[in-house]
Amino acid sequence: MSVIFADVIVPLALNRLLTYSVPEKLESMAAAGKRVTVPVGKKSYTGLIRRIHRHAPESYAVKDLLAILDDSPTVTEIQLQHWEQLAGYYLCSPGEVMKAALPARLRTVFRPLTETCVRLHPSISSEEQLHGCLDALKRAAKQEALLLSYLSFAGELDFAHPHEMPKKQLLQGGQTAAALTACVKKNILMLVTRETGRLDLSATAGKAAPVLSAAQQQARDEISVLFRQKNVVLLHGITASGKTEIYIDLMAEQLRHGRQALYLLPEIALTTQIIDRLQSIFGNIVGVYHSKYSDNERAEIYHAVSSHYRIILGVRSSLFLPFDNLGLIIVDEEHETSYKQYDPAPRFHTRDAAIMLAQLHRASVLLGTATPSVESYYNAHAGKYGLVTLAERYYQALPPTMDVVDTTRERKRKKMHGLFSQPLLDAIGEALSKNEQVILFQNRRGYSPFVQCSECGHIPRCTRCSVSLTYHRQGNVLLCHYCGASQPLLAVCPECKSPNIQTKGAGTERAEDELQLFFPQARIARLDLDAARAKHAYSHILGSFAQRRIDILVGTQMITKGLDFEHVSLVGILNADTLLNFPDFRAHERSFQLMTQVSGRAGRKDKQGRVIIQTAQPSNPIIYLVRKADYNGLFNLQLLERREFHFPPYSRLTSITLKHRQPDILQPAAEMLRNLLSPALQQRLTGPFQPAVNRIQNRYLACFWVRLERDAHAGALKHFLMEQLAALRRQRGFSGIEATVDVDPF
DNA sequence: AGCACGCCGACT
DNA sequence: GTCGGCGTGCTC
Repeated sequence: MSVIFADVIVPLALNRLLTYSVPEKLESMAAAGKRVTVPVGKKSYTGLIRRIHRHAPESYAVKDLLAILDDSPTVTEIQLQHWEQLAGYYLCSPGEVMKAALPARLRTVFRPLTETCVRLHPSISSEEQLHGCLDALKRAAKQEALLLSYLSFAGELDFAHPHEMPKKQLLQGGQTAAALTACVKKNILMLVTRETGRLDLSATAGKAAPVLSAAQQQARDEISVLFRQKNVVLLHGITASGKTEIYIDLMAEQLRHGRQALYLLPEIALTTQIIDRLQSIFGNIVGVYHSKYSDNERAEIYHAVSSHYRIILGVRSSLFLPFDNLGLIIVDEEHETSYKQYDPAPRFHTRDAAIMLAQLHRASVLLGTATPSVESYYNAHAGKYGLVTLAERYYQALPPTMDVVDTTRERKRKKMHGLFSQPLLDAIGEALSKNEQVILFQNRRGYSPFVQCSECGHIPRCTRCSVSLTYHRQGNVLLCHYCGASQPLLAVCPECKSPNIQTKGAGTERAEDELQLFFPQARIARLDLDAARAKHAYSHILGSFAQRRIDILVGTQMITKGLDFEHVSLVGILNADTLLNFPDFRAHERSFQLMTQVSGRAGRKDKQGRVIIQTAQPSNPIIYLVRKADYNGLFNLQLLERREFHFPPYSRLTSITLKHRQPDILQPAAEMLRNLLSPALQQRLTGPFQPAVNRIQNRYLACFWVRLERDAHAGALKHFLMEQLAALRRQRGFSGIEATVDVDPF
C-alpha cells in the first residue's frame, strides 16, 4: 500500500490536478517539477508533478503513476508558482498553461541529437599494444592510414579515456568506411553513440558595449535609481532615441551581478540585426528563443537556460524558460498588441505575465516604447511604475516633417490617382530621383477586401464566417481572413453570370500594382503576412531593402518596426482611415502608435525625413497629434474617452464569448447567462451583444463584457464567473456551448 | 481533450 | 428489433 501521492498537472483543459499514488520503487525519485507518465481514462499522458504529499484521497480509487521521466526537475518551483498565478488570473486550467509553457518535445520524450563517434578500443591500454596493432596493419594500408589519422586527431593519448572523434569527421580525409569497419572488427577501434547539441554556441564576444550619449546615460541613471523603489519602470523614449543601448548597459550590469536577463520582443521585431548585435557584445551566453525554431532546438535551449545562457532574447514564450537567477526583464515595444496571446488559453499579456514572473524572482522589469500603452502610462502616472523619458534623438537626427493630404478634397479635384494623391506621387518621384528609399504603409493585405458584381451587386462571402472574401491576386483566389478558406475567383458572377466583377477597396497587392504603373523603373517589394509566409522570406526582403536592392517597400504593420534603414527619406501612409475607423475602443490609441512607429522609419542621421499621411478626415484629432508627435495629448484625450465609457484603465475588462453552431441555441444560452450574471454584476455587465463578425467557422458568437472596478479584488468575482458558466453548461441543451473568457482583452 | 454511455430516429 | 447519430459527463 502506497503512502506517497503526487498531484499531477495533465495537459488537458481540466480545472484541477489529478492525484496518483507513487509506487514504492519510485518513491525516492518523486519530486515536484518532474515529468511523469500517468494514465487518464484509457490513455496515458505526460504530466508534471506539482507536489508530493501523504493525504490519501477518500472519494475515489487512485491509480499508480506509471513512470517518472526526469532525474532532476524540468520545471522549477518558481515556474510552477508562475503557472498557478497565470491560470488564476487568466482563468484557465493548469494544463493549458503547461501546454503553452513547455516546448512540445518536452511534453513527449525529448531525444537528444546523437552522433556516432570513433574511439580506441578499451582492450588497448598501453603504447606497446597500440604499436602491436599498427604493426599488425602493415599489410592493410587503408586501415593503417585510418588508425594513424585517428591518432593524429586524438593527440596525447589517455588510454583510460581515449579521444572520441565523430565518425563523419574521421571519414572526411579520404578514409573509407570499409577500413573503419575492419578496424572495429579487429577490436582496434570502437564505435560509440554520443549526444551532441543542436545549439550554435559559436558566437564570440568582444565588441565593446556602446558608449551612452549624455541623454542616454541620464536616462539609464534614472532607471537605476527608480529600480530601488519600484519593480517596474517605463522608459518612454521617442523613436530613434537609442533605447537598445540602455538595455545593453542594464543587461551587462546584471551579468556583473551573476544574474540573468530576459529581453522580450514582439515576434516581428526579433531580427537578425538585434541578435547579431547582442551576440557580438556578449558572445554565446546569449540564447535566442523564437517560434521559427524547431521543436528540438527549443527543447535544447530550454535545458541550456539554467546551465549556460545568461541572456535570453526571445518572444513571449521565452517567459516560460527555467531561469535560475533572473534579475531583469526588458519588455521592448511594450505597447505591441501582439504581446497579448489571443487564441489558445492561456490568454495572457506578456507584459503583465513578465511582471508576475519578475516578482517571483525579485527581479526588475523595464518597459520600453516610443508610444506607451495607455494602461502603462497611466500606471506610471499613478506611481505604480517608475517613469523615465528620453526625448532626444540619438545622433541629433531631426524628426521627420509631417504632411497630411485630404483624400476627399483631392478626389473632388480629380487629383487622386488610384490610391495615390498627387503630392504623394510627387514625393515618391523626388525620393527615387535622389536615389533614396520609400516605405509605404497600407494596413490591409491582399488585393481588395471584397469583390462585387457590377450588374447585380453580389459580393462573395465566406460560407462559414460572416465576412466578405478578400481577393488575392497572388494565386487569383478569394480568401477568408477569419477561417482561411479559399476559393478561386470565378470569371462570371455566380448569381447572375455577368462577367463584370469589380475589385473594391485596396490592400497591399493593389498598392504594389498601381505603384509599378506610376514608377515602371522602380524596384518595388511587398512585405505582409503573405509575402513573409515562406521560411526566410521576411528577413530576405528586409535584407534586400537594407542593401538597397529595393527602392520602395509596401507593407502592413510588419514594416513598422525592427530595422532602421539608412536611406529611407519618405514614408507614406496610404489610408489612415482604415486605422481610425476600426471598431474598437483602442482604435485611436493603436492608430497613433502605428502612424508614429512607421513615421519613425523616415530620415537618417544627417538628413530630415518626410512623412505623408493620406486621410479623408484630416481634422481628426489623432492625425493632429501624430503630426505634433504629441504623446501626452493622445494620452489625455484617451483618458477622457476611457473615463466616459468606463474602459481601461478606469475599469478592468473581461470578455466572455459564447459560441454555438446553431443561433437558436446560442441566443437562449446567452439570455440565460445574462440572467445568471446580472443580479450580482448589475451595471458591470454589458451584453449579450453580437460582435462585428458574428459567425466564425460556422459558429455563431455572443459577447459579454464585465467591467470590474480598478481596485476590486478580482478573485471572488472571477470565481463567480466560472461557476455561472459551469452552471450554464450543465443546463439541458447547453452543454455544446463553448465559452471563452478573456481577461484584459484587446 | 478523448472516451464511453445512453437516448432517440431510421433502417434491414 | 438494431445500428449509429450526437448530447452529456468524467477523467485521480
